[in-house]
Amino acid sequence: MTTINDIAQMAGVSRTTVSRFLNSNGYVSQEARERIEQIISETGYMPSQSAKSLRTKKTGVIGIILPKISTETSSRVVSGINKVMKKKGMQILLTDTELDPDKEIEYLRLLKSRQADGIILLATNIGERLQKEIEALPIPVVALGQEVPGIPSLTYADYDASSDMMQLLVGKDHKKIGFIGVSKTDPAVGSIRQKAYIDVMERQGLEVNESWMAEGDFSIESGYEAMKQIITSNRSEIPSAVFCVTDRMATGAMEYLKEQGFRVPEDIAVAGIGDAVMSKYITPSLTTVDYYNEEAGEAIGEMLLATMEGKNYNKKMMHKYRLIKRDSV
Amino acid sequence: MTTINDIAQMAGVSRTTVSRFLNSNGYVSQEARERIEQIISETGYMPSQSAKSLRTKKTGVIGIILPKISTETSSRVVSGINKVMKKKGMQILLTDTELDPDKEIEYLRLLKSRQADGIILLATNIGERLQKEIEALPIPVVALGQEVPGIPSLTYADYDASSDMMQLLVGKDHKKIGFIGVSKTDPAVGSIRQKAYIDVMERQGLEVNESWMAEGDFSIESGYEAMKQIITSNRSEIPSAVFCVTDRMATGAMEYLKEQGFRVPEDIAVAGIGDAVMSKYITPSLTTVDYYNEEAGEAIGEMLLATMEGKNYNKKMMHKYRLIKRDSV
DNA sequence: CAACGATGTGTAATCGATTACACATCTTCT
DNA sequence: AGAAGATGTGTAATCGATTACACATCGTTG
Repeated sequence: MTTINDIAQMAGVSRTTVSRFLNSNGYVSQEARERIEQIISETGYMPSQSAKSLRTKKTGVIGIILPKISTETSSRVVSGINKVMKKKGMQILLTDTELDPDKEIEYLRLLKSRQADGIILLATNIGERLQKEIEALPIPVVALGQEVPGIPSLTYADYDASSDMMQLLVGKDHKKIGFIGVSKTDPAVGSIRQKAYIDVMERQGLEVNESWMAEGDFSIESGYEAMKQIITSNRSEIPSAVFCVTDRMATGAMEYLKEQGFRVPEDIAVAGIGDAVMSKYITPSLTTVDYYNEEAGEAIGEMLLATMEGKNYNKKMMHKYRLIKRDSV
Repeated sequence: MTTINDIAQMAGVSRTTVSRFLNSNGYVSQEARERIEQIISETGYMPSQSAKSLRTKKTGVIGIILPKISTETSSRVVSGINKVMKKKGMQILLTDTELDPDKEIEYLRLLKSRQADGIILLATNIGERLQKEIEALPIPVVALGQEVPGIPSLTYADYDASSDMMQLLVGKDHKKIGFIGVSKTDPAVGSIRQKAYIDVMERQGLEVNESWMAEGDFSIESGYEAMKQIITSNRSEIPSAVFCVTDRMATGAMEYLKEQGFRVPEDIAVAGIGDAVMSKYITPSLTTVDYYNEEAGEAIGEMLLATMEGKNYNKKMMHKYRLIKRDSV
């Protein structure tokens, strides 16, 4: 590999001058400039980032800690983050916790040792250990999707969105509304969305029937199973609508209903959250909430950038959303 | 930031000993070992990767060059790659060319300057400049999805898969088969799949009607428009089946057909390639080809790893696929 | 014309790790 | 007992960049 020393020698200048040329700071004569330029293009020389980072403490890399890589939400968010990082010439280092909370800490450390300039955390479980770890980290960290005490975060309006969706159902005169959620260990998706469901039911004086509530694990299949459980557990009294906390589970739920000969939305209405691409194309098309994930990615990227620059940024923000009314309700 | 020197001092040993402890090579007494361990856990010290890489020329990072980040195929592939890299403690640096061929070269250089230990290229256009660049690169490069001369690559069996699909259509007695493709500048998706279409048509003695062929840009909407063009260009003679080179475009195409009151597959059959998740859940469910993207990601990851270790690896491979027969044909 | 700022360049220290080499001590074997 | 090997540790060079500092030259200004 050619180094800055090689270039300097070939161009007949000192490496200081080459460095100045590369970083366009300090003075470099037209003459030297041309010779260096020439040599560099001939050799295809690229400065070593390791050496540079060692000296400057800047790597030009930010880390993203994802719960799961191959998910529609993740890829939209990453795409948004990438969009703003690209403008700043920053690269993205991806890590994937596979929903294992210990890994979040592990990756936080790893990103520290790699001297990431910043970290974006899409966490699912925020424990005390995690918080301690983040506090001790000499690197700016921001969080998307869940509120993490002490650091800037951008969250989705889970409570409001879920309430709105429930209101929509209630507005269509549904009284018996079922619920398909996920484990409460996930604060945003598992806990808040369920709370909104229960609150709206109670506020409306509607009965929250335990047998109309089921839990899935985000997968389409689990939505199918959850719906099956709801329908079969109490044949005599089934809900007239079911609110699912994700589009994927809603899709599975609808599959089961269609299979069993129920008409959606006439017999049972189904609603989801997340606006997966497929939601528009399944039959009936799914009523859902768009969280603008890509824009949220851009926004959290900007927040990280601002935090890295030491700007006093608005610490806690909530991202916009919109209800998409389609045919399943 | 604490450095190895700080640790050494606090533990009362030389930094050499600390380094030996960290890398578990050379001898370190039980006593020293314990003191060092103690100090490290107290301080939360993590060795600087930049310094380490500068010395060892290994970064533990591989780069992936993607045409587009937020795509189902990409995220599946990345997930597969991640799976094998994780086992080796390797991290992934993501770059996204946004389908711009110049960026492929730019990112190749960038990954070189970041001293990536290896590169996985999911290219779309392989020009001569790109090839030259790769040859000159002192880093192992492998390609997925398109064949790149001179480097190990894993390709999808585009020709065979497309032929099989066409055979399926022909076997169902379709004589007038349309085609929705993409620009031929994309060798695999644009060129090879179309060639398979034309070859099968000709081999079967079927007429290739230009007005039954249209071109999209991978998007669902473009599939819709392409189908519209096919139907409206020649009302008197429309195809009885249409082969689409991607599931997304097939989905758009079906949307148009359903909107216009055509029955799928009775009036017009539709087939796609790629097995998007949604394909199973739209109505009618889409007949398509599964390319096992995640496994392909694992495979290309293994190939890169092997190449990095200098193993004499089987240079050109083709990944398996399977036809999924569903209701749209 | 003396002084000063702008321009252009080089010397050498530094960042935080790894590692070749040297040296000391302790075991073990013949 | 003496040699050979195993064990344990430290010294110092090195990786490839950046940058403070020093110095030289040149044009301009009062």
